[in-house]
Amino acid sequence: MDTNNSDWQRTHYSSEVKPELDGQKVTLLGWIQEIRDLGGISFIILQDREGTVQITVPKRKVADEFLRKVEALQKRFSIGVRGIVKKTQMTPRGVEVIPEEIRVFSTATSQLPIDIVGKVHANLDARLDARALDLCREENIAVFKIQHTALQAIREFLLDKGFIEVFTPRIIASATEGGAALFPVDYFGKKAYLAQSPQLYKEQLTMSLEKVFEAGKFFRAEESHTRRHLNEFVSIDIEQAFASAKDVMKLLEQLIQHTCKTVSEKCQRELALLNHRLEVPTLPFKRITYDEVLADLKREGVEIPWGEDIPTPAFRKLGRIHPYFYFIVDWPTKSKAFYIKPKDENPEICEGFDLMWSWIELASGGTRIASKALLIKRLEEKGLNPESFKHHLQAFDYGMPPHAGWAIGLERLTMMLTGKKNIREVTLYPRDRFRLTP
RNA sequence: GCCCUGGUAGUAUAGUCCGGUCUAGUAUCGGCGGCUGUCGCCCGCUGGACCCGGGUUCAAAUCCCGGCCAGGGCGCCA
Repeated sequence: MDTNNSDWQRTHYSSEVKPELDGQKVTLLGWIQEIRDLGGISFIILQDREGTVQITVPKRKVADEFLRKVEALQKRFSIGVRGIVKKTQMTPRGVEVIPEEIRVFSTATSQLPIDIVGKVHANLDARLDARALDLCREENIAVFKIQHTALQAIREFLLDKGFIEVFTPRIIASATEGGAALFPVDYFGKKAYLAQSPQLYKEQLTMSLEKVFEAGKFFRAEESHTRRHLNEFVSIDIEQAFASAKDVMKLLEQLIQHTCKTVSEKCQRELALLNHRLEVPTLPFKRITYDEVLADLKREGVEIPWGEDIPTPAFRKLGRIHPYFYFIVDWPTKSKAFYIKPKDENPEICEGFDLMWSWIELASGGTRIASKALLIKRLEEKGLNPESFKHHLQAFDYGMPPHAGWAIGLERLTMMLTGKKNIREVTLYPRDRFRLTP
């Protein structure tokens, strides 16, 4: 065993080994995905982050010592291979590598907990129990490369539009925002909580940095048991000074289009591997009012009293009518958070919106209240105590600009981009009501 | 938290309805052996399982009760 590779630098990733390199010496580092030993000849599939390449060992032509080393190899051994690239008609990729030297960096147990080549597909629960190994499967590497590409595209887009990336606290003092339950933590003997959203902080930042965004983990202590909820998730939040819901909705749909376009261009191999066709949406997205939603649902035989939230089965029906992206606007004020601005001409409805993808809520946002008096009124109407918000309210004494923003769930976006139906599939180490490990 | 369905080798499943040749089948996987062009390699041998606890019965993987766990759905999710 060779426990370090300091004198061996990788010259190529597997995907870079091409027929044009015929005759050239390469150094490859990675893992054994599969071995097919035919007796006189052995085929080793070497996997790295970028794909796989075949290492071909003609056993009768190699030295005994080298042969013994090859015979001892097993699936998932971490190895280095130094050898000569050979152009060939006999592999799907048109190349193979004839090894001259092999180093074993690390071994693996012979009986793996899940099949990594996809012959017998393990259930999600078994896969999550062996997540480190599960993530080695090419399908999972594809999922997380797509997520990475999407996040890069989003950053690029927002930076280009003049947004400044910020970091707000994850540990907060007050649990009085209402709504979602918070996880308590002990903060030097004081009671504190894990943040459920950067909402109040990002609003305050519009009076200094004007246009901000944050991509970060947030926590909700809800006992949800669905395919689209996690207790720890990534939220991409923006907030913009001197802007309204209309402005940030435009920004959001452009960002979605840009992200889909970038992923469909840069991740063709990954999308093909996942057998997923990603459509780049055309703009603008449909804007459907809450009243229109109720009317759509009524035609489907579902009657919802005005002002009520839309239950999940109704959203599913709605998703069948509007199968792709659409906004729902003009929500009843009472169904949205206290900081969403009621319409001036009709305070019963508000300037909040949801971005839907079929039946799933991808993002939500709106124009925020910039008036301290109105915000206090709304807090009271929601049964919240303005005293608990005094630090936030104080910001409104120093020139809070009109502002608007939204938050999009990165995992839900990734589900859309990859075609995965369970949010746990697109989360490296998911945390849900029943899973705290690994 | 509620409802439905399920829990059988490392993994994925058959068997369960209707209890008894089930000594629990198959695939994949692991081990051993053979094989020079595989790419779901092939062939032979071999290893490995009825979630836990209680009950019914001559007899339980199979029926009943409780627990735990999982999948789906609902609720919750400013």
